[in-house]
Amino acid sequence: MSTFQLTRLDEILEVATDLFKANGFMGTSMRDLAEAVGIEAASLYSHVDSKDELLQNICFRMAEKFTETIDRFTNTPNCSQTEILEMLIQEHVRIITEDINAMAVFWNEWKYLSEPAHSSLAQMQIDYEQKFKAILDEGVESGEFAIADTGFTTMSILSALNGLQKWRSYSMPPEDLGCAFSDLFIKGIKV
Amino acid sequence: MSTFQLTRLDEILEVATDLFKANGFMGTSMRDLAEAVGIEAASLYSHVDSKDELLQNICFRMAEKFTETIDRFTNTPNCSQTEILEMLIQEHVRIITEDINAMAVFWNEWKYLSEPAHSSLAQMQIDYEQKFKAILDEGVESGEFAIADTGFTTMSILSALNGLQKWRSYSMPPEDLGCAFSDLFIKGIKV
DNA sequence: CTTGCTAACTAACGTTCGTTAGGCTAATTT
DNA sequence: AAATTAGCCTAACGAACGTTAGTTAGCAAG
Repeated sequence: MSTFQLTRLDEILEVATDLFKANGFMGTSMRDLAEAVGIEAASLYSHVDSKDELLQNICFRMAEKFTETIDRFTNTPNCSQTEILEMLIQEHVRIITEDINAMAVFWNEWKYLSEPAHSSLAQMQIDYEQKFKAILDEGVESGEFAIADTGFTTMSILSALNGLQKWRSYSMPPEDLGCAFSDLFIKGIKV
Repeated sequence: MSTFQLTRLDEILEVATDLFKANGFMGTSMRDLAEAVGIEAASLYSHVDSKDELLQNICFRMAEKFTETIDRFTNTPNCSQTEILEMLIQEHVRIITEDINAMAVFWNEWKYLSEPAHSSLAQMQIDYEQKFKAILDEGVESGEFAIADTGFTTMSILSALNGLQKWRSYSMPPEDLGCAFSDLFIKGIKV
């Protein structure tokens, strides 16, 4: 049975994620990674074809989570756009907080990917933003939202959420962050 | 007269900023930089002591702008906290959009600074966030703001603003972005 | 008992890295 | 006219880089 013996590769990926977050992809050498895993640098190539492949693995895993989620919330019946936006924000935050290190690597290091991975991720990001904006647009059309510029609001919300990966600490349990974000954006600050 | 002859160093700093943004600090070699400037790598050391010094210059210039601004808005008399927050957000955005490349380098690459520059910048960032939060706290005390968690709201607003450096395009003139941000956060989305 | 596989090793490859040393040239200063 | 300086050059240093080649030890299956 080989149902469980991916352990070493998984360990390498996990350690790589930590190092890439702490020191950056370019600032982490295969020798750094090998030492952290406890083997020699050359031995890494028994499990991975290249350094780039490690980054691809980390980034695509994250990107696919976001893609799956936005597709799940696009064209959801029997829900107000307010409810959809609330749920989407909370899911987005959940994905981030569930694996904050992988998110940090994905968000800050994906630009170092080689082609065609780089272009592929760029397109996934554009698609995500476009579908997010479409939800806001529908909310404006249905009269639920008062948004002058849905493109700007989309980018503002996503910037705030994705910025989570740089926060040094949270003032609340991670599972409450999504709700706090949706409250902030939907209600605003004013009393 | 030597009032104007910093030209070459300024050019190097400008080109370095562009390259560091595009390829990252670790992804940019002194040879890359030299080629972009049009000289040999070794010639850079007639103008700069080290690669690290270039990054320090870029990062501290930005950080000091933020520090000066937040200090200017702390303890401002004859203003409501709403007005102060509006002005602060707009100034913060102005600093970013005024030199978007330097902001991107500052925000994404400062972690590669050596000590003591790295610790110094870390402290400046903590101070900025703390003073920003104090403004929200005063707004809550004065009854202007309805904020359950000012720490969370501080980080959310700053994440959204600082995320600007990753936007691929703006749907409005850069000078209008500050106003759009303060409107969004103060009024919220809801109709 | 042998065969074959897995995961590790040592050694080394060619390249690139940040940086230094030392020299040349043209402009500026004395 | 002589001396100094600024700004660039070529050449090279030692270190680190990603990666490859070839080998070995341990273990499971035939």
